[in-house]
Amino acid sequence: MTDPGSFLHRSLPEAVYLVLRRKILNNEYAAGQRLVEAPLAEELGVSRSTVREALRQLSVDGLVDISPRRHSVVTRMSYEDIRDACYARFVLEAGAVRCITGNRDDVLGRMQQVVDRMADTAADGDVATMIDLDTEFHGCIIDAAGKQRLAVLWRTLDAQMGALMRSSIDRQHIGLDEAVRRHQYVIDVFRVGSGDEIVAMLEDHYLGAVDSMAEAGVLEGKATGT
Amino acid sequence: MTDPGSFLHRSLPEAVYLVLRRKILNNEYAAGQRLVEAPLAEELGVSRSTVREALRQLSVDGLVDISPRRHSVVTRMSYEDIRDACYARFVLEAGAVRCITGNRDDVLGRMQQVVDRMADTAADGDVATMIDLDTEFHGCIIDAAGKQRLAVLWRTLDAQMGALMRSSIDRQHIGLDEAVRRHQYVIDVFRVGSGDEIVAMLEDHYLGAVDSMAEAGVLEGKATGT
DNA sequence: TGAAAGTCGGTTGTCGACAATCAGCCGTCG
DNA sequence: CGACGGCTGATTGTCGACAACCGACTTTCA
Repeated sequence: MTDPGSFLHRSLPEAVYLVLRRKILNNEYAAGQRLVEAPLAEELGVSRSTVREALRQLSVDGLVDISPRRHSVVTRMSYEDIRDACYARFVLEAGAVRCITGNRDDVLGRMQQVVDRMADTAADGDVATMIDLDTEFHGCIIDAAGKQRLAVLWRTLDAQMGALMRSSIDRQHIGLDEAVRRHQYVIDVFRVGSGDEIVAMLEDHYLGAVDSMAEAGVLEGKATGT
Repeated sequence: MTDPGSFLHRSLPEAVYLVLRRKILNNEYAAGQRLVEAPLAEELGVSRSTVREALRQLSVDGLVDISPRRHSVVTRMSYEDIRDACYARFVLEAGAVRCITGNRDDVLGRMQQVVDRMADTAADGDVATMIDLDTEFHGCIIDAAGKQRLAVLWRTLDAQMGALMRSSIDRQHIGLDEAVRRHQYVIDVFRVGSGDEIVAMLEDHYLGAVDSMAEAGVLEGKATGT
């Protein structure tokens, strides 16, 4: 049962939003799946208006596509979309790095802690948690910059990327140990590199990720041989 | 009269959104002004639900603050907010510049056309149009990068900055001729500069603008002597 | 006189009903 | 046999009503 009331929330639409969001991010609702207001409302025990508002919010997050006068669907991202979002995320993060001028020890410590947890998670093969840790890892950098607006934009993009990664893991396992190594490398460069070196490294980190997904045949429109 | 039907639109909420947006951007609704659903609905001849949805959209754009169980208000931005938004806009634009690898003549030509129009507009003292042209000018750069996602994020921020600038012009005239010169300078650097030089110039261009606004006493919380 | 409790107006939250519209199907016609 | 046009079921669009809630004002009591 997915009772919205079981979620801590400030409003009913937000509770519904959280329920639906979780289902999309966990790939219970696959990309392209129809989301019809009335059935969802009945299932969740709320009115259509409430579901409607939740869907609008999901649309803002880019998780749902709403076509006027047509049912909504879980967003299906093309290879171009993914690459664009990935690049935008990189740009924002690079902008954050430029702002971190003072002592980096604090943020480096937090990042190292996350990577340590990543190592444990990789051993368990827990891909979903791994994705959460990736968000947390990069969130350290974003937050250290102290730019609120930058952070909001970044998190929006991150949620969308997370949705994609989650939908990909059902089809193809990504090497978790390799992911841990890549993040450790980020820390290493972050510790000793210049600003430009860090930015270049981040670009590799981001675009390398999306390219490896593309090679694995995860992304539509760029799968090998299509 | 502000009849939503007089706007080209796909849906009623969008029409209402456009009406309210225009009023906010034109500073007919000042920062901090209450936006109550029922009166707006009656004034526009639509139902509260429709106004409600429009307000939600405006909230996404950052033009309206919605507090649960309280009336909405036109967003009042602090100095920190402005600086953050300005920086985020710069970061996105710098990210776009990095993507413009090929022939720059096309985009430079478009930018020059805009600056020429700016010169005419400055002569007329038409500040509102000037702000639109500023959007168009920088939009040339963003669009030239061909990164859809980047462009969407940038335009959202730009709308908010535009709102601020519009609200500022009532209190303090900014030198329009100076604005024309600054944009011409952008083109000049863009034509001959390296990537890094262009980015550095853009940072000056953006942060210089917000700082001059701050000096003019336009921004709350950083006004001289407040 | 001060604070706490009660009351009231204003505003948003939530809902179900009805209207409008679209896609797909089916029948008809060229 | 293909294309056009109307029909129909499904889905969203729009609306007004009622409920819940918040803040401010008033009243009361120590």
